[in-house]
Amino acid sequence: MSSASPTDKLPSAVEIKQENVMEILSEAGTAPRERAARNPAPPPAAPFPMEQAGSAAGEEGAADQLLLHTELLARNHHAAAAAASSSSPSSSQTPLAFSPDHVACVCEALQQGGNLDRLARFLWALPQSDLLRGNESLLKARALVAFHQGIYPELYSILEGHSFDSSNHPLLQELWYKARYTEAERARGRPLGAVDKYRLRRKFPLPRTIWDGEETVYCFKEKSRNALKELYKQNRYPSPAEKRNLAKITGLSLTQVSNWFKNRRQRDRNPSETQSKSESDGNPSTEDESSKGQEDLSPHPLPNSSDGATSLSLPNHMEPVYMQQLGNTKISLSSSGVLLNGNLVPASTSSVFLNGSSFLQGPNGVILNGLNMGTSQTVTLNPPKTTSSAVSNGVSITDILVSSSEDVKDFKILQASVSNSAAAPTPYSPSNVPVSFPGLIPSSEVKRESIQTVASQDGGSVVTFTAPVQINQYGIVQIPNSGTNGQLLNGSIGFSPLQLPPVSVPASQGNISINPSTSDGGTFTSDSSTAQQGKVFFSPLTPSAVVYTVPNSGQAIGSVKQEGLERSLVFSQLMPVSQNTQLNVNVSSENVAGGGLQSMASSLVNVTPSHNFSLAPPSLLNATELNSGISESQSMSAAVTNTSTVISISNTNYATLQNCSLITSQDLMSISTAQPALREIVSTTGDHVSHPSAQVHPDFVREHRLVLQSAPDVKENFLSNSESKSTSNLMMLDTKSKYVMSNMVDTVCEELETDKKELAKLQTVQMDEDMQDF
DNA sequence: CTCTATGATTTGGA
DNA sequence: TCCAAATCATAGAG
Repeated sequence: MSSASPTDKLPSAVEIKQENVMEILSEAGTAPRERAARNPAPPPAAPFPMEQAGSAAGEEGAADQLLLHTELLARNHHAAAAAASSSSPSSSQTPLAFSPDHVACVCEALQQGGNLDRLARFLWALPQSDLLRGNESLLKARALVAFHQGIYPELYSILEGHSFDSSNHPLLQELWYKARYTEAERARGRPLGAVDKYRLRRKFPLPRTIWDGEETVYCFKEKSRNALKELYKQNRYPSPAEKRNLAKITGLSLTQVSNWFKNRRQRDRNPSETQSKSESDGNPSTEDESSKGQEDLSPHPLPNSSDGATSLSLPNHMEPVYMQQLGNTKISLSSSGVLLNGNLVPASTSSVFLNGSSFLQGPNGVILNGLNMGTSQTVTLNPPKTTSSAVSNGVSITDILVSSSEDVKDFKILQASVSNSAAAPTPYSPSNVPVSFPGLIPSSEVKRESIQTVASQDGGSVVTFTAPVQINQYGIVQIPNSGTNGQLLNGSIGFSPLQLPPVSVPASQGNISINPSTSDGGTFTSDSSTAQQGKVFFSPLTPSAVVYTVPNSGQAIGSVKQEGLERSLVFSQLMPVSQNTQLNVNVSSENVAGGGLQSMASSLVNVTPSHNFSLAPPSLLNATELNSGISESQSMSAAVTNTSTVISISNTNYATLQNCSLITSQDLMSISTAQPALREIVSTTGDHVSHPSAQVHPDFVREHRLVLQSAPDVKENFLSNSESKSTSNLMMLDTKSKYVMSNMVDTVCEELETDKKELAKLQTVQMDEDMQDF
């Protein structure tokens, strides 16, 4: 944190700003363009728009005039001016009726110039109405003045009461802390030590209005650190281009990136030096990360946790397994198999997978995607105490979808113990279940502080995933779960070591293989291991989202084909994906189909740009059942029995597999959709099925087919099915969409389907686009 | 206060 | 210029 720390950069920026200010204040008559030419590149952090200076020739002059007038008033008629302003909100009567822009301009100029006394006078002279306008420059100026004058309560009030632009955060954060320090020093009568300051920082955390919520450790944000680790795992010696790219991604300087790698390499080479790392294998970084994750993974529902920071803890009796954190994800697992970054931990019963940006959840397993979750989210899972074997596990969390919204601070999911679930499942408590998620599992308890965005379904079938999974670093795999019938996805999911391609190489591929085994009718047991029969591969995608549905009527699924790139999705039963994507899924639906799984055994697979999934259910459908429709490299065929499979792929999307449809390994789905694919899909189907909406269609809810829902305040696009005609569920999101839920109508699917097989249920969720950044 | 983790710096070599 | 190694400085935790 030293030379490269942002704070160190401030002085220079201030100096530059000062130049502007001085010019502004002294050159009222100078042509703006001339000034602009002399200061071609004002610091971005300085909200002193060039347009303001250059748009109107007289603007600066007017602003300056305003300043002079107000100061004059402040000096000579301060009392009168103040009285007039406060008493008469309409300052229009005065000759100082300038626009808020003018006022903001002056504020910026003065505060950038460091002339706080003058700024204070200026503010003092402003009419009350102007002060109440909420202009950020004005607010910042008021905060500065309040700090300068030692009126800390007002400072805190300002900082807490308004959401400031991130560009102002460093300054305001400094004000916040300094004010706290100063207050404490005054109260104590002696200077504060480092520890005292540290305690104050802990005691008075930054308000979210001036903090993006992302926690930093040793100056680097966790997100940045994760990105560095990711690349480091791939390449200990990144090229300059990679470093630059990483610097851009992380927001760090090139030097910082280089230093980080340098230190990392050094410390990996000398484990004994400073590290207690137990690097036994050749990849110290992995263990290091996991060990580090352990610290962070302890369940701690921090209210203040930040964006994308997900804490997941699964209290259990077994030793917790920690995974590498990616994307600020924190996980504490116990008892179930866990897939660590690069290391596969055999999962016996339940499993949780955290991939930095992935969210994967099975009945007993959960994968959180830390990156796209948006705001901080804490997930706490209390897994069943008993090993989940088939039916007994009836309670499982099918899906947890956390919509990222800025307001979401954390949410916890408590999974009730499953042991007794079969006999007496936990009563469904509406209160815990977001209305928007009809299919929540009764036994699961969801707690959220703000927005509830968790959906879970009661499993209607048991599905076991035992195959190794390789996920792209930012891929998302989600295995929602089973239907509502009491059967559940037993989720033991084993993932092979994750292979995370370098960030810079989006095209890298990962593999995910899931081998569900069947136990007795209609259920998969986690125990049974089966050979992979099918595989699903998702090749890297362009940032387009793809959704395809597989009919779930217990019949073989027809092939899905993508016909046009642009249209991108024309499938018989599915939806497309992006161009380079190949999907090969083999899921035996027999089991699932069996006992009334009709509800929704579902699994979600979320794949980000370069992921390969291989799903191999123990039993496969006959090849005959499989639809042979494989067109060139871009075709997908899947056979599905009575279950449906939904997969959506995009850079930021996840694929959802419901009801474990069967897809043969031969089947290849490759979608060459351009990025607009998702929008295409949405647009094409939107008329029938979905449209942006803040709520799930009632019918949809009624059917309980909805698995996911976006948070109420999702700012971006929200798609939900508007027409509840379809029997299948379809969700589509575009890159901007945070969540999409929709019930796809059969009709819609039919349109898409060439085979006209039965419809499927679709779920798609899209995560934030920030994945794409990585 | 000590200890650890971690970012930055310095020095020397290729 | 980049790297390795040694070292310094500091934050955070106990």
